[in-house]
Amino acid sequence: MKSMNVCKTCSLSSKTVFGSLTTEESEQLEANLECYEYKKGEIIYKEGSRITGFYCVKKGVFKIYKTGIDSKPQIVAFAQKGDITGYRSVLSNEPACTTVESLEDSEVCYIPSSLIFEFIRKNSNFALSLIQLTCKELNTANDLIKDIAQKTVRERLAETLLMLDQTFGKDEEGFINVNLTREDISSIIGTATESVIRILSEFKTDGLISLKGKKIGIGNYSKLESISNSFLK
Amino acid sequence: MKSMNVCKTCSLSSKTVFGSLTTEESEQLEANLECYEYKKGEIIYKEGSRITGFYCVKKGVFKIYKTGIDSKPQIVAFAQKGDITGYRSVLSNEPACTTVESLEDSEVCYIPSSLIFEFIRKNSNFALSLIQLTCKELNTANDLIKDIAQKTVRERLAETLLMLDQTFGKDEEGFINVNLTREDISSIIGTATESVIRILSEFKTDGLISLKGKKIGIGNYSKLESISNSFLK
DNA sequence: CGGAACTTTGACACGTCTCAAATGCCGTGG
DNA sequence: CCACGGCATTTGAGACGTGTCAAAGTTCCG
Repeated sequence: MKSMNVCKTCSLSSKTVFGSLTTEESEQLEANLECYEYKKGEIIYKEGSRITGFYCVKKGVFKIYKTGIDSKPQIVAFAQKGDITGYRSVLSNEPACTTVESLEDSEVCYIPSSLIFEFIRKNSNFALSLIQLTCKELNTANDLIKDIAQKTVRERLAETLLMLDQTFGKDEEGFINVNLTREDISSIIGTATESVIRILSEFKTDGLISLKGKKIGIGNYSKLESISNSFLK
Repeated sequence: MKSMNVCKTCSLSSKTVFGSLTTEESEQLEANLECYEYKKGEIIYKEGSRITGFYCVKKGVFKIYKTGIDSKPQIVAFAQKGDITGYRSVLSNEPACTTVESLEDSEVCYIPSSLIFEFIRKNSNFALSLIQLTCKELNTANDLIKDIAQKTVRERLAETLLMLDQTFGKDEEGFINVNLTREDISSIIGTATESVIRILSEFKTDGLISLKGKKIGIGNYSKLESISNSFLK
């Protein structure tokens, strides 16, 4: 599944921290990239394994999760085009604390850690970008803690639907453009799969969303927002 | 409450990121520090406010929380001697995402952000230390997400007691050395105060802990660990 | 010593989980 | 291209954990 095509996505994307690199550094990055393809359901790396570089998503979507009680996964984030994963473990030099698995056929670029550390040493803007990236994720994580701890399953589901809609956009038919099972959704929220299904049915009955197979389309944003914020309680 | 005594705690403590500074930089740090005192219950900064520097705890304990539904606080971390708070907002140049409040009479050093950014620019080791600090916290936060989402209140309380014991140690009588109300504990776990009280009573009845006023002492570590990990389920 | 804040206990309602079974969907192989 | 098997989804019933409200008891601090 390895292909040695050079990838310009990473170094050129202003979304990634690599936007802080100088021209020479970008060229150096290009020269040291390795691209890989992953079929749906394949795993880049598992929790506990040693990883030796960053993975920058070129195409597709990945779910990032920790394994909890009874091997039940807890999804803590997603990664799609332009997102980087694996950086936490590389930078803190610890085993991977999450598992990364593709939700569809995907491609990623691998950037060896030696190169990353060289950039950090030489380019303080790059270091600062990395710092800001982790700080942003830290804040997101803290918000999630608050939400999970204080909101009901119903509220969290409403919020999660809005988050998914915003993160992945819509397909031609207006459905959220990501391929998640009901079980995946329950792993985001931290609840039973059946609870997700039941509340989704309610939302549909109330005209808030439309369902077609496993696809979900949001019909009434403001009401979902109200529910997610508990204004209706 | 401001006192201009220079503080050696920050720059000398190997626990903090300031351990990565050179000798000259440490001196520069010392020269620019400002120390403040906070009485029990006082607030360093509130969620949403602009903060202009790091706060390094010299003495005492602070709770760090986000305000959620119905103004209910959600504690996401603590800070005690050698810990730094405020860095996330400073580094990502955003308003504070948490409120920091002292649990006892405390002292902190304030380090202006201009100095921090100068150190980042000049000293890649310092930048790397900061990166690793945020990465570590990010992992902690992700673990917390998994725990809150998947564990019962009972399990989380057991886990929280062990965490508090490890974080704050014991006083002369063997009780956990931190001054938390039952409500504070419920704000860590994300549950009702009454639930905390009820389960604490059970734990006491089962001989796992001892209670004296609001103080809590752990008697049976291994059993609490079992409960927190759901091995007994 | 008094009052406010905190802790404790009880009763009850409700949300959510678990278990079970039926149905629907989809990819694989014949 | 269809049939099959397996996996995902859906629905129902019942049990259990947890939240809410109320009231009494206790501790802490001025």
